[in-house]
Amino acid sequence: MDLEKLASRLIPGEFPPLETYEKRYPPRDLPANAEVTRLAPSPTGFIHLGNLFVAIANERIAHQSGGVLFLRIEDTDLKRKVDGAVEAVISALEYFDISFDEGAEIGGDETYAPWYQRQRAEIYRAYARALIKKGRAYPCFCTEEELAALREEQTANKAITGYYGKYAKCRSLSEEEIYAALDAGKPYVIRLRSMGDASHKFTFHDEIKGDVTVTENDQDVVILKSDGIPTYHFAHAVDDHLMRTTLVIRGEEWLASLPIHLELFDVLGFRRPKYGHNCSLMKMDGASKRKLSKRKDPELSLSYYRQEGYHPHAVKVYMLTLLNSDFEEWHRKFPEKPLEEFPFHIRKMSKSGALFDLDKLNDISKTELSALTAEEMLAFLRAWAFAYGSEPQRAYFADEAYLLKVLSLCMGIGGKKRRKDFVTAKQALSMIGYFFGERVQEDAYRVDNATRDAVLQAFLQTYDASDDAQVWFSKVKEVAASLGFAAEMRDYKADPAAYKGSVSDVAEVLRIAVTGRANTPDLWSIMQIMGEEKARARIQSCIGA
RNA sequence: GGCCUUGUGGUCAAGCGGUUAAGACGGCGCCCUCUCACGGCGCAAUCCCGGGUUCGAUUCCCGGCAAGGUCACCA
Repeated sequence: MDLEKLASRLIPGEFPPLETYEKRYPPRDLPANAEVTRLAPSPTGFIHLGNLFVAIANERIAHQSGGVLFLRIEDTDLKRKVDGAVEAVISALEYFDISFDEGAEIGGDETYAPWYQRQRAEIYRAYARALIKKGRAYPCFCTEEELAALREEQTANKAITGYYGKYAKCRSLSEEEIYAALDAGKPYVIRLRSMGDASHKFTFHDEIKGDVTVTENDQDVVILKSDGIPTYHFAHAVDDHLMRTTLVIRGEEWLASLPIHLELFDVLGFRRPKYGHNCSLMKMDGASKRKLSKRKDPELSLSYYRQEGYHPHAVKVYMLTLLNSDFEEWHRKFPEKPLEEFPFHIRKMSKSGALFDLDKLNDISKTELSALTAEEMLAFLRAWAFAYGSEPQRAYFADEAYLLKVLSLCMGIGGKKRRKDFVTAKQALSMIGYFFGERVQEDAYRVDNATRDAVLQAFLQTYDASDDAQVWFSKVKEVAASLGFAAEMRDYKADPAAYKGSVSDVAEVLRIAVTGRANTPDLWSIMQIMGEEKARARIQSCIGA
């Protein structure tokens, strides 16, 4: 059979010799141990935690080694394309401080462009044509129906499904048959003529999983679809070779198709990159683990964390603690060191899938938020408020000096005594709401109205905004004593029956009157910040209510 | 179902032939305290099961079991 002629017929057009591509995309001039990694999402616009997880690993390894991280868009499937997706991916990752050195819409070095696979169609076709010439690829005219029937037959016979060996009908089509089909205008795909034997196993070293046993590929996989666009497998081999990727870190779901990729690299004469397959983030669903799902789990989406007001740094810290088991200890030891200084190691990545633990994230968030400087906190809250907050919340930022005082009290900002009760910007802003606007009754009094009024009235008479905390509290104690409450907790605990309650009950009444809440930071400080006028007005308004 | 991978407290996990089997989150209790938060102290809770190998297995081997992944002209 004249393969040269067949190749030109199957993939018409003028193509430069393959060396041209090798020259156009030369090996990168990088230090010996530098790794070139990439992120290769399809443009669905949906970017999730799992993507971030892999992105952080790729980013750390590339940049830590003095290498390159690039962004390639796998848009070979038109059905997946969504407008604005690429920008969405970049912006979502940027929020978490993942920056690319080059790639789609990135700018940077364009040597290895284009970064959209659809724009590289000619390259794939050139390599596919070369494969046909070598007899390592052939046209397949099977229809979807025929393929489905094949599958059914195989399933019924308990044979392995797929297009391989004796089931690969078009593999042995004669020259006449091929040209007849072509002349009849039948659509066709180009398949790899696999030389593998599925009964042969070999061990492959995965950078994350260690040595894994894999079976040789014997599937005549499609490399060019009937529209002339490559499948993922083929594009992966061609692109990662030409873009000079050295390390492919990707989801575990790709491990099963690794043999295909390996055969493709080999038959194309490419040097294989290193691979690291990492497990997906799981979630507890009833009694069993399952992959985080786009439909069921809003927390899977990266935009969820932005909207909720999680600090990006906190999310990154959490991802890192899952990514490298000794990160947590390191970060605890050097909380002020930039994350980039952590010696990230691919070997320390877990082999098994981790459950996403919201409690842990929340704990980390609290700690990270409490470590922000006043300026950082202000900037963070403001950014959130103006993007996702309410109108009244935005108004908090009108008087920054006042806001700062509130934050310093409620979050310990600027002081040594940190408070860690806020997980997100959303929560923080809603928790300081009582300093602004009208009083909102959020918690109920636990004493009867008469007692409440008595406490409030007595306090108002003795209240003096110039009192310091000590004096202020001793006055509260006096009010307590005069109304039958124990002034000292010690006394109350010794003999609860002798009193109506304790100072704590009295303080609670005041606290609810001033803030609407039973639990707040130090009440004296709150009243100081709020100012006498407002504090008095609020207490007054509660009497007889 | 075939193939691959993984199996240490509820979760993330160190440990990889002899350990009181780290640590963190969560839970519970106590202390501090006008409430909350912070902080301090403490408690409960783990080596999937069964066989080997060995003086000795969480660690090694085999077999189960369970969980996850994958079997497209989707990535």
